Amino acid sequence: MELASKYNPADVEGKWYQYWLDHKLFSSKPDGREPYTIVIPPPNVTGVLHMGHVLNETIQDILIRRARMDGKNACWVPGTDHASIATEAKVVNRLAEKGIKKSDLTREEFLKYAWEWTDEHGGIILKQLRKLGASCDWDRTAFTMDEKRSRSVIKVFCDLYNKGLIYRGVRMVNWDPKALTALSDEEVVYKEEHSKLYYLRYMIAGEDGKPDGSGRYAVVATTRPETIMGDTAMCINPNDPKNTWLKGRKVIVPLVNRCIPVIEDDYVDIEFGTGCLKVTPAHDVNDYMLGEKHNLPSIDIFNDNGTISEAAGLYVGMDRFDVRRQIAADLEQAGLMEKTEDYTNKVGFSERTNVPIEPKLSMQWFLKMEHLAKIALEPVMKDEIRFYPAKYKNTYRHWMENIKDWCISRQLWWGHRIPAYYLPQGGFVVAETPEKALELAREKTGNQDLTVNDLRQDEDALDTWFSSWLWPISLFDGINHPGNEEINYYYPTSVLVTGPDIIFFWVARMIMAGYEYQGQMPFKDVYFTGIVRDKLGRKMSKSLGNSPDPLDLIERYGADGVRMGMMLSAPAGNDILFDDALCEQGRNFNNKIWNAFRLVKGWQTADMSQPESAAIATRWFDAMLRTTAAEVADLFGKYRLSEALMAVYRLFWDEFSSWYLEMVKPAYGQPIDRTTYDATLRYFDTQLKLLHPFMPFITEELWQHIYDRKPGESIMLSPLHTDAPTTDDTTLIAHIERVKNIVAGVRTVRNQKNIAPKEALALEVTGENPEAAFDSVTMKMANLSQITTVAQKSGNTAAFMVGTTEYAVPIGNLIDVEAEIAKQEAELKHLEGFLAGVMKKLSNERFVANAPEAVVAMERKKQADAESKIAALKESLTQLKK
RNA sequence: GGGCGCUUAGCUCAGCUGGUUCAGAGCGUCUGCCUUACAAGCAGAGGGUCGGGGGUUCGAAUCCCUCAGCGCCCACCA
Repeated sequence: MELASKYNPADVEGKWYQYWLDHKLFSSKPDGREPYTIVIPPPNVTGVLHMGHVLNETIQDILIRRARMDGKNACWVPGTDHASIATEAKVVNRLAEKGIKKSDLTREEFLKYAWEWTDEHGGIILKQLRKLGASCDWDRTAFTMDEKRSRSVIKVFCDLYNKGLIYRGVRMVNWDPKALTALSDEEVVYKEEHSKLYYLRYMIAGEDGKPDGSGRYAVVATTRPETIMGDTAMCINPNDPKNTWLKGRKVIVPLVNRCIPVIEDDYVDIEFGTGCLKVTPAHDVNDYMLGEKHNLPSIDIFNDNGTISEAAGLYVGMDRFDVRRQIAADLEQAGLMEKTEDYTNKVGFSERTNVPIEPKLSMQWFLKMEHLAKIALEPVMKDEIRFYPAKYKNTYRHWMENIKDWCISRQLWWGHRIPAYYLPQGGFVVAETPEKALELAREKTGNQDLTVNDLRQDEDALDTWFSSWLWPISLFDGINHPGNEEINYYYPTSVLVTGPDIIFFWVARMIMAGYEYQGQMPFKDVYFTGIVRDKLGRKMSKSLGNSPDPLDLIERYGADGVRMGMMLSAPAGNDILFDDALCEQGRNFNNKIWNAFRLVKGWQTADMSQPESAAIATRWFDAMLRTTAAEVADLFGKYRLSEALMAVYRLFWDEFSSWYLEMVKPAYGQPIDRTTYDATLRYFDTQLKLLHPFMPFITEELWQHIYDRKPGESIMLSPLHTDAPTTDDTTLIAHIERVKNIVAGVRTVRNQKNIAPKEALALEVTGENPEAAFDSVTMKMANLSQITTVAQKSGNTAAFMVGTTEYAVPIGNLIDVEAEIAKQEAELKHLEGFLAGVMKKLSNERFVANAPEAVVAMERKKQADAESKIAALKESLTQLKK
C-alpha cells in the first residue's frame, strides 16, 4: 500500500463516518453492560453550528467514545430545542419580509408557517455535527416539540397544577415590548447604561388639588420621567428631617397636573437624590410593592409594545424613549425641570430581543419553586451530583436559596400551549386533552350539556425551558411511561456537558425535575465548559467577525485537527481562547501520526535476533505505555481532557516518534526483526486507541491498516485495556531519562562544535558508568563508536554532567579551551551557590531537628552530590587551564 | 452593594492536602540542519523567583492577612 506523504482528511472522514453509520456502531439498546449515557444539550432547531457547539459536542463525543471503548454501553442522544422566543421571532421576521404581519394571521396559520420553517431549517445543525464526527445514536433524534416530548410537557404541567404548584395570577413581570411576551427573571440581562437623572418639580397642592399658590415644590429625582403619567403618590422617608415639611401634603404631578398624596415609607433612601421618590405602581417592581402596601391606585400607561396608552392622557401612541426626550423638553419649558445629572444605572434587557424590559403587571402562570429548590439543593451540595469545576456549587446554592417563582407563560404561539380551558361562566380547568378538560368542566359546573366548543383554551405557550427541564427523562419517555425499560436503564445519565451560563435556566431545573419525576438525579456529573473566545479574549460575535465557521475550519484542517485544536486549550470551566493556529497544531499532529505509520509500514521483517538496543527500547516503551495509559485514565476521571490529550500527544510525538522509533529503526534498506516489528505495531494499535476519542477519523483509518480487519470491525469498539504500571516501570523510565540526557549532551556538543550527526564520536564516562546497561541504546541514539569508563577524562574534550556523573566527548582540535573554561566556571558558580543554600539549611539546627528524616537525608544527599560535582569540575578546570 | 474566582516563562495553562535540585508543559522565540517517515519536519538552546507587601513555619508558588489589577455571578436604591 502506498501512503501519501501528507494526510488528507477529506479522503477518509466521509468514508469512515458512513462506515460507522452503516454498521450501526453508534446505536445503543439496553443490555447487560453498564450504561454510559449523555443527552445532548439540544441546540435551537433552526440554529447553525458555531464554535461553542464545536467545543461542547467535541467534549461529549470524546467522553462517549472513551466510554464505548471502556466496554460500556454508550448512548449519546441527540435532539433539538424549539426555542420558543427565538424561533417565533425568526418566523415573524421571515413573514415580515413577505409582507405578512403576525397579527393578520390566526394561530393555526402562523403555526403552519413556523412548522414549515422548522422543517426547512430544522436539523441542519445535526447534519453539521456529523462532519465533526459526533457519534450520536441518530435513530433516537428527538425534538422538544415532537409528539412524545409535547405529551410529557403537558402531563407535567397538569401534574404540577394538581399538586398545587402551578398558579395563575396578576403579578409584576418582565415584559418584552418587542417580543410582546412576559419573560422569566433569568431571561433578563442587566447592563450598565449611561443615562440621566432628571430632577422634577412637584408643586405643593392646596385643598382644591391645585397648586397652593405658594410656589413651593418638592423635587423628585428619576431616571424615567416618561412614567410620571403613572404616578399615584410621592414617597418620603418618615425619618428624613429635610422632608418633614412634606408630611401629609399633596403634590401635583408635573405636566399631568394630577394631585397625588405624599406617603411615608422607610424604603426610601434618605441619601438618594432629594429623598423624594415618585411612585409608579404599574411600572416599577418596588413601586408596585409600595402601591400594594399603601393601597395606591395603579395606572398602566404603556401599551404592550412600549408605546404610551390612552390611560396616560398625554403623549398617547408615542414610543417610551421618544417620550423621554420629549417630556424632558416639555418639563424644561414648563419650568418644572430643576436640573439633570449624568447617571449610570443598570437597565434590564431582554436576553432574546435585546430591548429594555418593561416591568408590567399582567396575568401569568407561575410555578412555585420552594419545594423544587429544596429537593434539588442538597444533592449538589453533598456532591451526589458532582460539578466540574466545583466552584459552581456556590453559584448554584445562592440561586436555590434565593429562588423566586418561575413565570412559565409566554404570550407566544410557537411552543406548548398551556392546557388550561376556560369555562363559559368563568373559571377554568386544567387537563391533558380537550376531552378530559370537558369531563372536568362538566364535573365542575354540573352542566352535562357543555361541549368542547364551549371551552376556550388558554392562548399562552409555555416557556421553552419548561420542556427542556424534562429532557433527560422525556428522551427515554419516562414521563409518559414511567418505569419503562429505557428509562430504567439509561437514567440517571452519566454526565451533562454544558455552559455555566445556563446553570439556572437548565441545569438546576433539570435537577428539580429529575428528583420530582424520577426520584433521582438526572446526571451524576456536570462538566461546565468555558466560553469560546477569540485569541484576544473577546467573545465571538457576528458583528466582530471573529467567529470562524466550523465547517470551513474542518475543510482546512480536517475534523480531527479542529477537534484537537479545540481541546488543546479547553480546561473545564476556563474560557477558551481559540486560535486557528491550534487547529494547525492539530493538523500537524495528524501528519506526524500519518508519517510515523508510513515509516513503520515500510519496514521489511526478517528472521533475525532482536538487537539489544531494540530489546531495551521495547521494554521501555511498554513501561511508558502503561504509565501514560494510567495517567490518561486518571485524567479522564477528573474530566481533565485537554491534559489527557496532551499526555497522549507527548507520548506519541516525543517518546514514540523521537525516541522509540529512532531506537529500533533499522539502518536504511535493512530489515527489522519480527519481535520488534510486532511490538511496534502493538504500540501503534494502543496509541491509536488512546487517541481515538480525540481524533476519531485518522485513528480509524490507520487502525484498519495495521492488521487485516473484518468488515464491521472498528477501533470504536476495540477495548482499551492496558496493565497498571509497576515500580520496575518507573525505575526503567528513570534510567532511560538519564540515557536521553546523555544523548542530548552529546548532541549539544555536536551542535556547538558543528559536528555532523553522521560522524561517530566516542564518549568517556568519568568514574563509574551508572547507565552501562543501556550503552547499546546510548550509542545508537548519539551515534557513538564507543563508550569508555575512565578515571580521568582525556584532554581536548567537551564535557557535560548528567546527574552526578561527568561525560566527555573527545573532540580533538575542535576544542575551544576558553569557551570550555567559561562554561565550566559558570556551572561551578551555580553549583557553589546551590551548595551554599543546602548547607545553610543543614547548619540550621531547627531544620535538622524538626524536618522529617527523609527530607534531611535528601538534603545531605544534595550536599554530597554537589560536592562531588564541584570536585570534578575543579579538577576539569585545572586540566583545561594547563 | 454582596459573593466567587483569577494573577506562575513572550502567549495559553498545569503545579497549590507545604519538603524528591520544584519552578513545569504546549505553543512561540533563537541556533544549526532539506539527515531517504515527516521542513505541517529534525536536533539543540535560551526564557519566569511564582501580581505587591506582611505573616505563620526549620522550610511557602503552595497556608493566613492585606493591597493592587482582572474576570464572572447575584442584587429593587429611584
